[in-house]
Amino acid sequence: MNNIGHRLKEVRTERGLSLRELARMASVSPSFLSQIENGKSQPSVATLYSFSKLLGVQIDDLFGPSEDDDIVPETGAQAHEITERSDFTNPSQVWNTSEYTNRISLIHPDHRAALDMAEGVKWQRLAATPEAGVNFMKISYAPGSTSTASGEMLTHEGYEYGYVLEGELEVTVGGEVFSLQAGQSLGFDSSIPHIFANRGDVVSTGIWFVHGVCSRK
Amino acid sequence: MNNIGHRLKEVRTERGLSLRELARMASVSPSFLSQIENGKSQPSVATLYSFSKLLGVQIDDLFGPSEDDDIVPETGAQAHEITERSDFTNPSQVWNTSEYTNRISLIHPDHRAALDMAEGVKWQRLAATPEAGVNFMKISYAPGSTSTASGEMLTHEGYEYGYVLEGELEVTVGGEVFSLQAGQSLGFDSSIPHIFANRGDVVSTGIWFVHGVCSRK
DNA sequence: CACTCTGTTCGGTACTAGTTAACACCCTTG
DNA sequence: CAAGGGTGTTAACTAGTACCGAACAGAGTG
Repeated sequence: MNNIGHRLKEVRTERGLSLRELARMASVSPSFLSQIENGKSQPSVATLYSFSKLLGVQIDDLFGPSEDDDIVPETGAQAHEITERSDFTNPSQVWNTSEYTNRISLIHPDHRAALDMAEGVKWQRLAATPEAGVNFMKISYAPGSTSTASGEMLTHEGYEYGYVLEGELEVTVGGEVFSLQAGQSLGFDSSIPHIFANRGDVVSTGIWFVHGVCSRK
Repeated sequence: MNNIGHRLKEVRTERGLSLRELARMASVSPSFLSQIENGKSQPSVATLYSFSKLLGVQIDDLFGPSEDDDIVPETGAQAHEITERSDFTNPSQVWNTSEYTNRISLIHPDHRAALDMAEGVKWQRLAATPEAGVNFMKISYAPGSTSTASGEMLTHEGYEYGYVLEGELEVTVGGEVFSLQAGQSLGFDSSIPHIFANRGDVVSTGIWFVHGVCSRK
């Protein structure tokens, strides 16, 4: 956090300015500027702002090199599927009553239970817990596929959360249409009519979480 | 110059965060945040920095009027993080009750609220819904990091579900230790003492879903 | 030598960042 | 209805620090 002083000195010398010069421009005392640069004191936002303007630098640039993490394409994890289709109204009940041996469910990609929900639409269960009305799954939409074959919107109790892994997924919730890219996420009240579609030309996958009425403790 | 408070409020509400929530994340008092937003006080650089990270906004964006629009063509998604740590007992309450403008929350990778939970451990919220005790997030464990600095196991009500995106994550639940690779997933009762650690030498990320006792409706 | 530039350090003070109240308001719940 | 959650706002106070002036050590000049 003191690198702000370090960065400040760096930029100042880059500009060929002396400490006193910059201090005068910013109307602070040279001593104070020195203290700042050496991490012995911290400027107020106002003086920091002055510095950034005087040096022609983004304030954020004074906080040191910004490091960011993120997202690596995910290597495809394939799974075995059970090709089965079911009529359902509430997705949170699809796998519901799972027999669980212990209170921990750990599933390898090769051993996920799977469902074909519609043409090109697959659901793979990611965990089986004793919780009722809760589903944690990986979904996959082939290009051109839609969550309901008929194209009608679905409504059910509970909430739904999603994170797009790859591809693009068009989400229609209520009146609104969003296009989710990899890395984007959403959450919404499932009682709002909704439907998903893959309008792109590559398969779209995501991590989805659906839970219905919360089963009381 | 007080527009910094104005902008702050603007961005905060955009993110669907309540004043108290943001205050808690930045570990300042709600009253102080209110004073800042109303131009009656000014934050220190440190707290300003926290805000910018928590809200996923450039510090400079907090000064001027919001003139910028979507940057983000295709450059891969990066997320902003914070430098903040919070005491918590139940992870499902960290971001809890957010004031939500509509019933749909859609979040871009660049705009995720984030928390540093422990050394090298980051949580990024993936959706803000009115649901209490529900958290949908992306977690990231730096090599060598552990979910609790002290190394003690956590216990809280509710259930927890996870999917590993990249890297390797060692999961200890109850007496058992598992090593999750990319693509593997799990679910378990959070009342079982648990702890996570990244024993590998690359960062480990995953999609996590934690919900406490399901409340209401 | 005196003079001028560089940046640094030591005390001190005036100010303010941040706190803990208590406040008013709106919703739900019982 | 009151009780209890949520929301944001304000007042009074204090501990800390942002910032100053002065006095410092060098390094060039001439």
